[in-house]
Amino acid sequence: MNQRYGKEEKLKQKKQIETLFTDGNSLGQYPIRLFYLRVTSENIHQPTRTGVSVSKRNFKNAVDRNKIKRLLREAYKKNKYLVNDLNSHPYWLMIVYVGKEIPELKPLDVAVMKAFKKLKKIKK
RNA sequence: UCAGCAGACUGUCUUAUCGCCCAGAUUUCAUUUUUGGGAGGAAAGUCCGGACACCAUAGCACAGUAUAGCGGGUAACUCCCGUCAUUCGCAUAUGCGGAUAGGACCAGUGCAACAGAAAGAAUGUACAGGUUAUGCUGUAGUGAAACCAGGUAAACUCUAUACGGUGCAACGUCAUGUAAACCAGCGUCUGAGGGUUGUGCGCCCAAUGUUGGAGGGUAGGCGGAUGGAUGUUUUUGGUAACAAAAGCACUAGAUAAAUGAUAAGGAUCCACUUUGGUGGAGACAGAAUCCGGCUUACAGGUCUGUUUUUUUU
Repeated sequence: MNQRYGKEEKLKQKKQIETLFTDGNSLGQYPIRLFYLRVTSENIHQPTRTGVSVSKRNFKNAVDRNKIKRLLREAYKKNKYLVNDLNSHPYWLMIVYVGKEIPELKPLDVAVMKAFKKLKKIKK
């Protein structure tokens, strides 16, 4: 199973992120919230891009935010197979952590999996 | 031997699997394979000082702000070192450790508790001297200080020294589409109005013609950008901070932002214990242009100094 998460699979450009937040939809699966957007035809040859985010309001220290983002990436890596075969159409995704406490990997893993399954159901 | 305080150093290790960022090598149509490197003592707060970059809206004068024993170090500093004075604590013959907004009040202005008649455009009371008498002189009394006297400048002020502003989202450069709104030189006219750091001077902008160049804003790529006031060892100079010379080393460069996750084991500490083990804990905190400081946070461990308690001599 491919569990790589390289540069070309990260959502990086500011413009793309703004578009995702303004035009995209979202679904909640506590303690995360998933923003998603079906990409337009001009970007159809690119892979699915995913970003992670943690609010500065809930976690003041940069160390904690980094920790959570790393855990989110780890959870994404394990569950990415669920979104990669999504009608073979690329998506832009943003996983936002909305919890108030530093999580463990396992519940986060489950949450991401459930969120991706929900997404899959919606698309069908 | 126990505990406290101060300072310095350190601040979990190994293996396996799955991954991330950078650089090199290899190979290919894409790419693959492989080697090496990958957070801190504070990376933090952004409080000082620089390097670097741009801007006459940048200059000059006044104003303003900062610093303040003396000597030295440094690229520079509100930093560091030495030393003097004052002062606090411990000792008390010498000493040890800490603190100090420690220049100037015979340039001027102001302020001053209590006591005292009076702290100054004042001259009381008592006594004595002197005088025709008053003015005058001395003494007493209050107080730190009573006349051509002092104290106070975290009071104005004066003196000396320094200080333009904005910050790498600086700035340079590449290139796609849009559009003629751009920039530079020269000529002509108006010099009204606007801009600037508080004020004045100065400076800049603004109209039009012409010549030349390609330029501007937005998003993106690249440079800036990591080899440097670098680290370390030795020698020399110096009380020291530090400097010089020689040798060796290369030590993160991301950009919605890498340095991680899982499993097993070993040290360390804590609790329980059937002495076999079992369970738990590891602080403060994450580079963002780069350096020198300061300040603040910090579990545990090591070392040094100092004080106290207990035991033995």
